[in-house]
Amino acid sequence: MVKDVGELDWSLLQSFSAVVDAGSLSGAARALAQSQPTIGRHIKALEAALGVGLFTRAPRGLAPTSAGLEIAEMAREMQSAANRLRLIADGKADDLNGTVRITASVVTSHYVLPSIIADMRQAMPEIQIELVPSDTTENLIFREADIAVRMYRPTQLDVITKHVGDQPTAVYAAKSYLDRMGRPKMLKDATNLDFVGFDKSDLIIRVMADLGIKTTRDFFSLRCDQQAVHWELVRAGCGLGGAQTIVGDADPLVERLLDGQIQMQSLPIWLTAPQALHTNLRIRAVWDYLSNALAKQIGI
Amino acid sequence: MVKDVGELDWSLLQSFSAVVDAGSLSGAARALAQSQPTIGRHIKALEAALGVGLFTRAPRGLAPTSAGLEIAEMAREMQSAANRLRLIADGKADDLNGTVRITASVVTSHYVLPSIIADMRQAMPEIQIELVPSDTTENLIFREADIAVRMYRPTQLDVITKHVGDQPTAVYAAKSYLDRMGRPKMLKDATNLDFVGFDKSDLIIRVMADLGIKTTRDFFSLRCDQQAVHWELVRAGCGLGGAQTIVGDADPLVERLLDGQIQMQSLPIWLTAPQALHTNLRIRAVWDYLSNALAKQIGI
DNA sequence: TATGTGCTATTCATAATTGAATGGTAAAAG
DNA sequence: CTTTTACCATTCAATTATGAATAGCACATA
Repeated sequence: MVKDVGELDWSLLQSFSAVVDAGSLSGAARALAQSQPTIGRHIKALEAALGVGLFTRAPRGLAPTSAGLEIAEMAREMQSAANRLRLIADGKADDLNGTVRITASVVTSHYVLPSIIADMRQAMPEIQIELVPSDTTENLIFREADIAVRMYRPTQLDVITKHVGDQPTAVYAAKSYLDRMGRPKMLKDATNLDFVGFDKSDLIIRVMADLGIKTTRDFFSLRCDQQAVHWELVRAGCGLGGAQTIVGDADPLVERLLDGQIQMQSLPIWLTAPQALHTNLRIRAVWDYLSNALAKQIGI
Repeated sequence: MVKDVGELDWSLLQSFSAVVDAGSLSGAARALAQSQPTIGRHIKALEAALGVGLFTRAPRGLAPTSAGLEIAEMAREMQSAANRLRLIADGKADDLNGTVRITASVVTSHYVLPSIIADMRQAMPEIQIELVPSDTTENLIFREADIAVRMYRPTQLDVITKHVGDQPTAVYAAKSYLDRMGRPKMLKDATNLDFVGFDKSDLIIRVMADLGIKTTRDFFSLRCDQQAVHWELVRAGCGLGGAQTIVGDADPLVERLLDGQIQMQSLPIWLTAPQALHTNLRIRAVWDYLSNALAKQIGI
């Protein structure tokens, strides 16, 4: 767009930055919602404008030359500044219309948030919601999400956080399993039953050790680290498993076991969002709604 | 160019940055070699994408809103990074074809450099030269010029400098003036003649005080601060004036006076260029040529 | 070996962007 | 007061940029 009389066209630099990050024209095109030939042309135009080869073409993408690597530092700075600019501007937007991106763990996204979001959409139909289930930590500053619902205290800088409360956890099993195997009255009776465990995670092993029951990974004949699927295995009658009470108590297929016999640790619920966005009306509205709805579910 | 699915189009940000700097759509359009309606559309698109008013329209241009001012910081950072990127890339360019921008004082640009540049263009015709006469200090990092010829030691950071040598100065007057008024043999005789002085600058007053002649601004019945015009006044026969010997001795209209009677201070010649550009073949070639030609002129 | 995947490069039609031209407003100058 | 200057906003034709489609290459898999 900018003619070549001294000033570099920043859209060429944007494409350069995306190619450096993605390592290929196709990857950059996907990231920028553009086409591969367009990105290829931008890189070619930039190389011509600068008079330097920035990449070597390879079958699996583009590898930056040493010049390209050196220049990538500046491009990264531009990207960082652009991200911050967007963040600040979004904090000042005064329009309720638009999208808010919420991220939460897969379990929470699957079992907790849908009913809350359905109600919220009815209450605020002008706000669109994008739900990003993820068990990894999203980077809020890069706007991978606007609001995160987390079971641990957030530690990222420049974010605001709110501790909504603590949700209890308990042991559950499917009614069908208990009908078949019997219902344990005491904790020691339960150790003869099947437990659904985790594969790599030692969380349940540690919890049971705290209860005086020493187990190893082989004690759990069925193991799955993915928590939502772990819960589906319990619901299907594969054995006993732990879950948040707001999930388990709401499920008609399962029963809660051993109340009073074991004291499970609670899980905290935290909300977090980039500080700069807290003045954004839209995100503020979703934040408040989520906070109230989650508090209500855990009985606060 | 980038569709509005999360990633801001940097060409919009580039236009925003130019408008903030120039204070108007028209000014920004001139700076970016674009048209005013295009820049206006970019600002409008950016305001729509961000959902924030960035400027208030005024008869004399655009005034940034408080949001616009805050966002301008990031745009400034992007511009700074883009400038550095360009500088580094240009330092790596390996093409002799292209433009080199030289800046020097108006006097040097007028009387010294033309013959040098004519020879250089013959020696290296693939290199285009842009000469920027200026008595103010250009910012080399922003590529307002590639090479500066200066009469003082450059102090800007991240530049390389070379002291070519010192050029003597002397007192001159037009032959026509001397034919009419006589030729002074001694310094005290000269004080009865006309001197062309400076208006605001006290340079000549200080030089003469050093020679034991106390003068005030009113001693000079004709005054002009612009050095090239000052020299034209001398050449036209308005009176005596000081000049660099490489200018004065080359001029058939004037004579050099009072040699041996007064010892004028020399003026240094320095070359300077951004450090990052010193690997650029084109700029390196022009630097070397200038250095040699100027040294030859002052007898080194 | 054949097939599938992921990539780059190129062509051509379409879509989007751009700029010349025009009109209007406000402020400065004569 | 009139004229000039500098600005923004809008329209419409021209220009430029884009993307779908295709071909080719390298690598991995069955």
